[in-house]
Amino acid sequence: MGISARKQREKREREELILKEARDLRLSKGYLGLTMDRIAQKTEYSKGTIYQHFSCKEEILMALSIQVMEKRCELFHRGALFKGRTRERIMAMGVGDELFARLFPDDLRSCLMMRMASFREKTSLERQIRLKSLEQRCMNIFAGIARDGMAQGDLPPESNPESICFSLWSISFGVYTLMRTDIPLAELGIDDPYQALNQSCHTLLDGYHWTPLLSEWDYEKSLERVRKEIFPDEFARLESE
Amino acid sequence: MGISARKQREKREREELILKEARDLRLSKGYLGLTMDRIAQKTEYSKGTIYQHFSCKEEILMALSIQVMEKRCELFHRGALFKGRTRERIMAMGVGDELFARLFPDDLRSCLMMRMASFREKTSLERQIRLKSLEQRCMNIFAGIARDGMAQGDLPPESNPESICFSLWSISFGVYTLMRTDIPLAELGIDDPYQALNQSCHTLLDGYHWTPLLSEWDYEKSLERVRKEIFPDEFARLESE
DNA sequence: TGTTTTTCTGACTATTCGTCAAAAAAATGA
DNA sequence: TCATTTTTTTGACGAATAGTCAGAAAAACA
Repeated sequence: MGISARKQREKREREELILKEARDLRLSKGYLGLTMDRIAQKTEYSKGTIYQHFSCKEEILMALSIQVMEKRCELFHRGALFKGRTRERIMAMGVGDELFARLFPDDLRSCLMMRMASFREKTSLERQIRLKSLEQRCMNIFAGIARDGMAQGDLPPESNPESICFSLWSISFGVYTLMRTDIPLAELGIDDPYQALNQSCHTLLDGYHWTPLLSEWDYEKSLERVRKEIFPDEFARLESE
Repeated sequence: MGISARKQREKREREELILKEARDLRLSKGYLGLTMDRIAQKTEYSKGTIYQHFSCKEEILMALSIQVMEKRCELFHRGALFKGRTRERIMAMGVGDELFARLFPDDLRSCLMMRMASFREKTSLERQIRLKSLEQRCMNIFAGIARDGMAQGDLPPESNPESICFSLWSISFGVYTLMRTDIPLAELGIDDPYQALNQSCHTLLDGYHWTPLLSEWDYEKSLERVRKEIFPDEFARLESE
């Protein structure tokens, strides 16, 4: 018993080492510089051993995407736990997402690849399902708050929680992706894309009549509370950089 | 003279043939199935000849992205020419973009790759600049209408044209990209992402106080006019599919 | 300590990118 | 027309990388 437990643990640890080195390599050499030989060299295992864990390069990238989504999901989840009005909780989730985007910009970038069918198709069904369910989970946290909002009268009864989620999700995804492209946003007159995103989200929420409206509430104060109560460590880390 | 003119024409034609076959291959076999040998075979030229036109695979994909952006830009441009209120003109541009997304879904998908630094970096500076300037042109058409809007009093004088553009651009980009992923939007409660996008854009525009507001104008009627006056062929084509 | 089972290895094959010397074709000119 | 020069095309080749697998090494077992 003890032996197989140890072996399982060792396997898990090795898997994590592989992912860690792969992540570093992707960071320093980019996707095209990430090769199986290099991963083998860095982990000090042979290529065969790497292939026992991951059937192809795409599988490794998929595993990295899953790690990213897990971390993101966790920040979302913590944001959703904020004690306050439903719209404040949505904002807290947004803050979590922004923190993630600021702290791990390159990880978000690497996920983009898995949006392309050609790459995703090479990965195991198991991981595909895992990633999809994580995305679904994020959406559900969101939609849950929207439903709370309707129950508490913060949202009109005829609202459609899913389409509210979808628009916020789309605009965040769009902003974070465009930001990472080398289009010079500053030259186009966008000095602070995070600020622009934040404002757009408030505009959308006002448009959906999610109360209290921006004009009726001090969301700066809410932001302060979110920082202190929910993400103290992340904010500290961000500021120390 | 005649000879070198003919040769130049032949070169251009060959280049177009290569791009056409590359596009077909990408469509049928995906990015990973698009190889230089296959392109050579399909075009009935040798690999060396292909390499005289394009220094690498990424260069071909970049050239395809540029073609896509040119086509998109043209639809934008036509939309902007709509005779009407400034907000109607913005809507007409949105209609153009939706038409493009519906008519050429796979081309939009292929552009995603060029968002990734790792790929873009392998392409010639010349094409990089060309693509960037096309994106810039799209933004300028947009921002120009926003400035018209301010001049005509349709937008408050303190508006920021660039941030309005950026939010619309981000949400469109986000929706079109997420749509092409195999996340089952229908299961998440999004039956019609185009409709959702359209509504979100109106919400944003209302939020920016771009008059006439959605409630003050019959935009359905405007849409009808845009169809008839600006994009008759594209709509016919869409309906015949 | 010998046997069995599991794990690991890196040489090997296959694929694809990108190059380039030589062949073919086209242009030139007497 | 045909020999010479210039341009274009070709596909065999070298290099890099993905992915495999028979045998070596290590671990577990008895």
